[in-house]
Amino acid sequence: MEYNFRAIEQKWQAYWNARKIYHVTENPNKPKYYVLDMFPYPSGAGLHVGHPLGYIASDIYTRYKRLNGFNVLHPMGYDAYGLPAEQYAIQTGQHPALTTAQNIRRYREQLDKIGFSFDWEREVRTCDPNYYHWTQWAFLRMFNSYYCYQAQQARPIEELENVFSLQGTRGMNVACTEELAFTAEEWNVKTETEKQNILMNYRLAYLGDTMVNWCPALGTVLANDEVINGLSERGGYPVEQKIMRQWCLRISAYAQRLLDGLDKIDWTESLKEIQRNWIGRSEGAEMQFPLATGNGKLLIFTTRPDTIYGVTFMVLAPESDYVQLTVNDIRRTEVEAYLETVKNKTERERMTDKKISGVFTGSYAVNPVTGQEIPIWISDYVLAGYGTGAIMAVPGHDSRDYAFAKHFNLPIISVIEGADISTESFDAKDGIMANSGILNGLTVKDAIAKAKKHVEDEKIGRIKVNYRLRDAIFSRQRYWGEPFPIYYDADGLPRPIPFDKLPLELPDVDKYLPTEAGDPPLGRASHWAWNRAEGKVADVAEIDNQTIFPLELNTMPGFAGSSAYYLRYMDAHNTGELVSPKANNYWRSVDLYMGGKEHATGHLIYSRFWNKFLFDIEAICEDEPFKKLINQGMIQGRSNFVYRINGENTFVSLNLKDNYETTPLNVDVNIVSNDILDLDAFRSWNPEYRNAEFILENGKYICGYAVEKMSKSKYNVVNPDDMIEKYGADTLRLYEMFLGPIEQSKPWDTNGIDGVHRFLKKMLALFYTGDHLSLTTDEPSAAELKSVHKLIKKIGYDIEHFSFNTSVSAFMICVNELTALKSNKRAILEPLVIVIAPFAPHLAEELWHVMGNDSSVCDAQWPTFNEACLAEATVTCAVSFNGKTRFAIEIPANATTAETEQAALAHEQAAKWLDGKTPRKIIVVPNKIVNIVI
RNA sequence: GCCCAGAUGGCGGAAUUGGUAGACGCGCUGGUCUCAAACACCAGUGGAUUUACUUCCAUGCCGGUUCGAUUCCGGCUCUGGGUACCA
Repeated sequence: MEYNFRAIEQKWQAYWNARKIYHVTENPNKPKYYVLDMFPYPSGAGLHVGHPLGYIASDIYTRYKRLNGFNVLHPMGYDAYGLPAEQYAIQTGQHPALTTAQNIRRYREQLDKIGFSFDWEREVRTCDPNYYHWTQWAFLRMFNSYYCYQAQQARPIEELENVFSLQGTRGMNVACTEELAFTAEEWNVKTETEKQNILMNYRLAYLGDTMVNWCPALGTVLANDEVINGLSERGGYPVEQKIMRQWCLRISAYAQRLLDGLDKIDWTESLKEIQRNWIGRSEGAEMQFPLATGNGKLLIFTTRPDTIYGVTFMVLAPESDYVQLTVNDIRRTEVEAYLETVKNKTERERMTDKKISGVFTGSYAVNPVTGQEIPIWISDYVLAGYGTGAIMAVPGHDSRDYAFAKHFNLPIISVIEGADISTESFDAKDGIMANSGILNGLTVKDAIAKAKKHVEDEKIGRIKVNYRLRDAIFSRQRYWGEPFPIYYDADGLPRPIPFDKLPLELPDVDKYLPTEAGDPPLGRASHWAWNRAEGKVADVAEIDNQTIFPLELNTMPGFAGSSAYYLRYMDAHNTGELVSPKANNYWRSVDLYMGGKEHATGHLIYSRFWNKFLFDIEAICEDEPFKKLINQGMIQGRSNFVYRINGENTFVSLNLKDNYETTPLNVDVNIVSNDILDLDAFRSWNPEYRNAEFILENGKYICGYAVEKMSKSKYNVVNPDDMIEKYGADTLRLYEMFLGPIEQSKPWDTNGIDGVHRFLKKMLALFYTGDHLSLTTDEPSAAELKSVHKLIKKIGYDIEHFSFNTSVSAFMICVNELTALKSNKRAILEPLVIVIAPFAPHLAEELWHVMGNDSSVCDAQWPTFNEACLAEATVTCAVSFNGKTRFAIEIPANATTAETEQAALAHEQAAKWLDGKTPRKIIVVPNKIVNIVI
């Protein structure tokens, strides 16, 4: 029987579609399970063979869970807003919506061919107004909220206004940009504008002047996770630091909860570690250093209050507000010159340039513990954005301070006994304190505790926890994103669009570039003002400061739309709310999330934050969005090279290339098989090589190879469509899983795919003799039962443990055994079909129907295995004890003669070696005793 | 620099967590089929040693615990990832 995978796959895909077999609804009688993939950004290049890896794994898990009686939600959609479509629009003038729709169509075609069990009726697209309605809604809810540290949750902003009018800021413990202090009386006499500006200091979505990553080439600001080594993640353009007025999300308010939540979720340790580091909790003390002259004081943060006696100077960040407070008139020229040079450095220059620089302010501060006067310096090694933007420098025990002190000849003293600081600082947190007044004789650990207490007792500061996590910058000066539902009133104050007027739809523009005035592209939209009286979008030309007001021109960043999409799938068509309580209470949260590790500090943090906020406002019922998370590894490309002799059109085979002066050239991997080049295909691949000559080894041209990123320019892209055309989707699915552990990154190598393809053919062959169905209802033999029960147990165990590669191996072994046994019994083949259905659903469905079933194999019942069938026929050789009998070796009834002899041998040996001792275990291997455990 | 993960044949990788190391697949070698090739099927395939039975050596390196270590502990060396003047 021929394996006609094309016909089989088309037939059953049509069957599944027609019957909507993958559509799910809430069913209280069945346990739910939610399996989610990270939805793709539909790029113009389409899918390559690496993209579906995670989707295949999650699809297998989905199908497995379904066969085990779960009601599984397994949706898919598109992260449709993004820079590439907009960059393309700038070049071609084509509307990004059009490009995006085209790309989505292509993605869908490719995905459909692989045979996924997605419920497409729940599809979402982030650029769809019915979808971003809820992105805008969530933003407004954040705008209307502040964060209360006391209650550990977000609360309505009206509550805060209320408190201000009754008691001012007294006793407040809330998240804010800047600590403010005022009384109720002071608040009550403030103007509306003043009040609004103060409230902005507390809103969870706020407009603030912050240091941003500005990328001139992209014409937009970027979030911290979108900047890698001082270059933009997209395109690799330089990024500068500058202060801009931007929308921000007060994610820092959730730092502690984001950290604590990690202990409650089942993610890999390495991923949790990345998030922990990104959040960057550090415990320490905030201390006040009064200025030697005047009544000013500097606030600093330190994790080493124990080294207070070793402080010999202070350093301010160049951008710090303290600079103006401390700079001395005599030093002003030098200081300003220094600030200017720092300002002109890009982020990247500041990072790569490790040269020590700084300037003395001319002022002194007083050490609050020793009373000593110490100089105040400015240097760019201190960051404005962390702590208070100022530090106490302890050169003896901090390597950065040490380098600075050496460079500027500042005193360095040791406060830890026996620490050698002649050539470098002693940074370690161990040793006994010395030269440290009240701390002398204590260990560093005890000294930290005592110093903290002293700081609190003497009221020179307070114990403080600092986080590295910064608020997320939420504005982008771009077109292709969600518009902010915000307009600016006559006083220039940002005001929310009423909830019932959402969604605020993205307008068309004539060009996707900033305006002449430097406004973002939305500045070009003629209908982009707000008619407050009528509650709708109006024409910019009509703005009269009475009823028609300008709308916000920025758009939201990529992570806005991806932060809550998993909730929308639960109730994708609801026009009245993000998700109904009914749907949310049933599906709750994602049980298994499959996706790339590269989102660890971006999407996966934002989503958790967004989810916790929605939880706080009681829009949803779970505090964490993703219970379990698996990171599939990346599939890299495996490039092939040919070696061209310099200046000639002659190519040398790999192992002979060292005899010549050659240049390696990437060659299309699709014309190379097992590293052997197809010479004719090579000649016709590129006209330049039409007359190419070759120097062969053993009559073959062997190519070199390297593992690189899969990309067009390296000619190493393998398209899933081509694989499906040649081998079928089931083979592709099986092979992608067989490649290696799901979490590991590995290169794609098409060699080897025949290996798994063969086993699908072999499986099909079990059902037929020639072209005739040969299925029988005979009683299976013990060997057959053992083979198939072993498989049921193994595949079940492996899927639960996400070990898909070993599942495939187990399947192959079983098929081989059954082939050898010429097994054609229904009782054997039926469970085989069911357990392979998650991996190769098309062939399984075909065989399921061949066996005479009317229903879909997707609705089958996962078979149970029988331990009795798995009993080993070899010597199990248990040793038992009961007082007098020192040991006995038990042999199963069905042991062969050889095995019996072997057991006797073991018995004899054991008797000799034991000599009265009690053995714990005897390990017997064929023909010899390996070990006796005493 | 700091944090995390990993290192097993020619290659991808197994080893149900302390008990026959190298499952399964690729590749390679030999054979069957074929005029021939491809496909398919059968056999072999870590290294050394031996005619053979056998024996010895092998899980990055050095040491330790154990009757027994790829697995546990200590110290190195590489490789990959995260982060980076975070005070």
